[in-house]
Amino acid sequence: MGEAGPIRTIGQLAEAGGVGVQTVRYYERRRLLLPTSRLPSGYRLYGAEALQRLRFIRNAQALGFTLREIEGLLNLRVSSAARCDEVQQAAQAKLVTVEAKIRDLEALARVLRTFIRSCRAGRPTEHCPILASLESPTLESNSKSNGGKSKKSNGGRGGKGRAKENQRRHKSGG
Amino acid sequence: MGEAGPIRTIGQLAEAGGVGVQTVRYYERRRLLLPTSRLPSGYRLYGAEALQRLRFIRNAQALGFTLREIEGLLNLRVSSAARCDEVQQAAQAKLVTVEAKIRDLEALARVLRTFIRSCRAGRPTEHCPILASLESPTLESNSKSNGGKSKKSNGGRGGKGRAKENQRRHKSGG
DNA sequence: CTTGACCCTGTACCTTGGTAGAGGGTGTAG
DNA sequence: CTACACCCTCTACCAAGGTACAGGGTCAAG
Repeated sequence: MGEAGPIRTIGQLAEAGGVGVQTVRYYERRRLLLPTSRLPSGYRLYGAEALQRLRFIRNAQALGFTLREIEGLLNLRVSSAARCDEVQQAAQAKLVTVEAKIRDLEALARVLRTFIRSCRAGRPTEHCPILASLESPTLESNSKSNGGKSKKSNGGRGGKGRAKENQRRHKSGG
Repeated sequence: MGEAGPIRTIGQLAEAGGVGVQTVRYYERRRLLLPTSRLPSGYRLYGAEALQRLRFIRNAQALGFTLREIEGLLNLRVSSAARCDEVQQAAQAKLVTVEAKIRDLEALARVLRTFIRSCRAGRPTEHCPILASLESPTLESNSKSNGGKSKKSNGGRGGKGRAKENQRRHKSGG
């Protein structure tokens, strides 16, 4: 308000927001943070609201939102009033995925602890029980709750949608 | 043993391992899974140990190991005997990073829950408390334990190592 | 020999969130 | 006018773990 004025160049904005200049331009490419105006030379100028927006982006990122999701939140913010419940729902949805990820990781941690104990038990290490376990057809404790996005919306690779090269035809007893 | 024999083409191996053909070739590029032999035509052939190795890779991935780490585990496996403690240490290290990630996510979940409650409290939604919070200079609860790799080993973007374009010089009260 | 499924190599593309550099223009102090 | 920090656009690159496609060769059945 009273120390440098609200109009900043990209370098000043980046500094104030704790990001790099390239990052600000990257956000612009992603249409998350447009410059308030431009000099005739093309220099970007940012007002105080741009810094607010930049902080919004960084904070939301710290909460685990992706830039795509943040774009949605910012659009909600533009259309003001009574949209608060949508924001709340977004936060709720994010919480659900975060909790799912926590559960996955805890299941993972349990398996790892089991493995570690199986070694600590003082067996002769000639046949490492961990390495042996890793060769089993499928690992026990597959309690993946899929708390995120799957890689390809394909969902399980046994489908018929294989494009050109993937599966064999019939030769099961050749 | 009695149904198809241990020698397989890449398609059969991929099928048995639950991955795509391209993925097997990708593992080969990464030197994780070499074909047992080749036909004169260049066709890859895989023995039973290749399937074991493929399962090893997939299981270790499911435990959160990266392909790079798996490469290390596989090399340990080659040099047998008395290396079990190295495997155990790898598992232990992985457990530490998994636990750190869990802590981060739990901190995140707490913030999200706080936000969600701040809305549920029945305030007039005209000024959404979540969106307002997201505009604060820095979010509270920055207890990141950094239990993984940082993006760039840069560690804080206020350093002097900015290559060519990033920071302003002196103009703070211009 | 033809067909069709399968295989080969090589290369490009995908996602996410940026970084890095080339090549050149601008703002301003001295 | 010179210098220099800063800015511009555009393009390429990074990790990680694949996926996809082009263009062509092979295997086995019919």
